[in-house]
Amino acid sequence: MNYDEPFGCSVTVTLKVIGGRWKPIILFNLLENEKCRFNALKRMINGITQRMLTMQLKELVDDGVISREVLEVVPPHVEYSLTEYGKTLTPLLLQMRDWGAYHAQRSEAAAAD
Amino acid sequence: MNYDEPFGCSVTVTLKVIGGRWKPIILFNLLENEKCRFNALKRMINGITQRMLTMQLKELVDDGVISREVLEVVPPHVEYSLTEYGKTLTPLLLQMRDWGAYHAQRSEAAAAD
DNA sequence: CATTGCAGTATAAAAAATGATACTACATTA
DNA sequence: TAATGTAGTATCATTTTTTATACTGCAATG
Repeated sequence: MNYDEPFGCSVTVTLKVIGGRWKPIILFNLLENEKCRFNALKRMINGITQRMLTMQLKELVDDGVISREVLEVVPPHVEYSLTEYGKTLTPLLLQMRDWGAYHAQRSEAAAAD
Repeated sequence: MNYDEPFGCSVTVTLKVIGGRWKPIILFNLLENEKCRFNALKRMINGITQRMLTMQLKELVDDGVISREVLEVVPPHVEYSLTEYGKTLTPLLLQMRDWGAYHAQRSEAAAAD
């Protein structure tokens, strides 16, 4: 998501933060699991590569919606979780999930003709 | 948006329909203006090319969220509008706009240090 | 002693999204 | 008669996103 909003469209701002193929899924897992370590997320999110997970997590951290805590053990553990700010996305994420479920159901029904 | 949802994530389904750089803006204009003709949309949406507008409109029509009506005059007029189904996106679009506005304000405040 | 798990990085390539430009046919306007 | 507006299409180029693959160092496990 590298686009600057054409005329200050707030929707586009939102997409810049949580748009893209993986971010919503990452945020969802953090919504459901509170804290997740890197490899735990990788296992949960089917098909994501390490590189993509790393990149998306970094962007989410930079945007302040998730936090990254390093536990100083050997080997190091890293825990990701939603920040308080990130939690303001909860209703939006739930609504996106609900509309998606609604749409998927409708598409399925249409395909059953 | 060409990705199939990794594990049936509903949020990803939603992104498939309304994700991308232009779709939310197109939908917003149709939310605010009821009916829009092709060139009217092009003028409203700063920076979009004819090609992108054509493509995004076609996808939105295919997904059933907007309708395309051709008025048989010369030269032909084409009117786009949200379908009843598309209107079910209204609360989601408004929430995306609201969170984006909230986030933009926060970013601005942070930049003012 | 070899493998596995930890949390990544580096490099290169492929795929997808987006953009730029020119073009269509017809009718009205200047 | 030339320019403008209608709603696009066609072709090519560029940018962005995503993937694939190999690699790091350290510790515990088998």
